[in-house]
Amino acid sequence: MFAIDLKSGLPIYEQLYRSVVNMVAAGGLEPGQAMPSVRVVAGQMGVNPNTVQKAYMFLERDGIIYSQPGKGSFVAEKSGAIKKQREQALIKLRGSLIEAMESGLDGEIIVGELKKLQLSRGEN
Amino acid sequence: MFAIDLKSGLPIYEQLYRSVVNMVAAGGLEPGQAMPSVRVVAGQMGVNPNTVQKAYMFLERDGIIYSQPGKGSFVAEKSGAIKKQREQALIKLRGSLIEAMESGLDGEIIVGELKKLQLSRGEN
Amino acid sequence: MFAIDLKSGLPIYEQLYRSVVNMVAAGGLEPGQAMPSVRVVAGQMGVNPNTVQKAYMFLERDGIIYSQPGKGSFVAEKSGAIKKQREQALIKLRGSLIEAMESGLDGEIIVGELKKLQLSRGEN
Amino acid sequence: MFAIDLKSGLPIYEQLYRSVVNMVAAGGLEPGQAMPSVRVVAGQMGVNPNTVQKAYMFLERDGIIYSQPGKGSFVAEKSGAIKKQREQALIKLRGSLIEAMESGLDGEIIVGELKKLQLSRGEN
DNA sequence: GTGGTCTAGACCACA
DNA sequence: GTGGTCTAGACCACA
Repeated sequence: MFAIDLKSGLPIYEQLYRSVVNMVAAGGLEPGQAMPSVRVVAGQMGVNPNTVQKAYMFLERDGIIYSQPGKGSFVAEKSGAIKKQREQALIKLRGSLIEAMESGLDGEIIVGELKKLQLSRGEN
Repeated sequence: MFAIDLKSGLPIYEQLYRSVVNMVAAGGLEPGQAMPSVRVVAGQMGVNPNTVQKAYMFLERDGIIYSQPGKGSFVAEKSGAIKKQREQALIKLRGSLIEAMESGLDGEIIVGELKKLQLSRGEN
Repeated sequence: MFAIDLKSGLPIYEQLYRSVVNMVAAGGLEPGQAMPSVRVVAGQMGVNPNTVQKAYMFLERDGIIYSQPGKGSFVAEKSGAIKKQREQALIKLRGSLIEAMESGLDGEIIVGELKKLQLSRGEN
Repeated sequence: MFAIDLKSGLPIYEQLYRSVVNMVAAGGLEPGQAMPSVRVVAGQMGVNPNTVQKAYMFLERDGIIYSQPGKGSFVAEKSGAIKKQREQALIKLRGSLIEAMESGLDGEIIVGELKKLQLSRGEN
C-alpha cells in the first residue's frame, strides 16, 4: 500500500508522510481521489492507527490531502506535493553538502558526482 | 571548548562527537594530543560526566580517540577517521543528489547551492 | 532469561551482549522475533534498565538486533552477524595458536584441548 | 627497553609483566642478570613508577624475578618464565577455542588452521 | 586524577 | 508500553 521500512530508524508516521507525498508527486495518487481511511491503512500495514492518524494530520497541514468531515480524506493538487518534495530534497541536499565540505571533499568532486548521475540518468 | 547547542534537537553526546571529529579533521586537535578529561569537559560545558563519557566511547569505537584508563584520552591518527568520514559523507551526498534530481530539482540549482555554501564558508 | 554471572569480572552489559549473540547464533532467538523489552529484562534479571539499554545499543550497532522506539527491539537477520562473529573468532584463534606454538606448546596438546572442549560441549 | 603499546587497551603493568616473561623465556634476559631499577624503567619508558612497581611485584610473586633488599631485582631461572608463558598461552588458547566453537566454526577448520601454521613455521 | 561501570530515577517522542 | 537521553552520584582498577 505505502512504502515503509521498519528497520530504517525513521519514525513510521514520517515514512508514511513521505510515501504519500512521493506517490502524489509521481501521479500514483490522483488529485481528488479518496485516500484509504486511517483504519484501513493501519489494518493493512500492521501499524498503530495513531501512527497513521499522525501522518494524515501532517499531510493535511501541508496541503497534500484535505479532509471532508464525515466523508474522508482526499488527494489535493499535485503541485503542492511536488513543491513539498522539492523542499525536502533541497533541505536534505544542503545537509549533505555541508557534511561533504566539512569532511574536506572538494567542490570539484561534488560537481563530478552530480555530472556522473546526470549522465547515468540521461542514458536510462 | 566544544560547540554544542541545547536547542538543536540532536543528542548532546552526538554533538560532542561531531565537534571532536570536526576539530580533528580541521587540525584543531593534533594526533597524540591529550583530550580534556571527561570530568573537565562535563564541568566546563555544564553537562553530566556520563553524557561526555558516552561521546568519548563512540569516539574511541570509531578510532577518533583512544583511551587509557588511569591516564586519559588521546587523539588518534588523523587519516583513518577522516577517510571514513569522507566515505560516509560521499555516500550520503549521492543519496541526496539522486533524490534531488528525482524531485525535479535542476542541476543548476544544485550547483548554485554548492556555490552559496562555498562562499559562506570562505567568508568565515 | 539470559546467562549472566556477577562474579565473572566481565561487565554485565558485555555478558548480556554475548548471551544474545550466542542465542541468535544457536537459533534460540529467531530473526524477526521480538526481544524482551529493556525494562522486562532489567526487572527479571535484577539489573538496572540503563545497563540493559547499553547492551541493546551495542547489539543494534553490530546488527544483531534492530530497535523501533515505541514498538520494541527485534532480532535481525542471522547471517550478517554470525559471519562477522566467525571472522573475528578466527582471527583471534590464529593469534592464540601462534602464541601457543611460539611458547613451545606441542601441536598434540593443542588438539587435545580442542577434543576436551568438544567432549564437554557435546555432553551439555 | 620493554615492549608496550599504549593503545592496546591492556593495562601497562600487564604489558610490562608479559614483556619481561617473554624476554626471559627467549633468552633476552639471562638468569642472575640484574633487572633495571623501577625508577630507571619508569623514566626511560615515560611511565608511572607505581605501574612499574606493580609489574615487578607480580613478576616476583610468580618467580620470574627475585629481589635482594638493598641490591635490586634479578632474573630467576629461565624455566619458571617458560612455564608461565605456556600457562598464559594455554589460557588464551582455550578462550579462543571456546569462542571459535560458539561461533560455529567446525573442529576440522580449527585443526586445519593449526596445520597451516605448523607448515609455515616448519618452512621458515 | 582518569576512564569505565552501574544504580536510581526522570523525561521525551513514538506506537 | 517502548526505546533513547540525561542527570546525580557511587564505586572500581589503573596511573
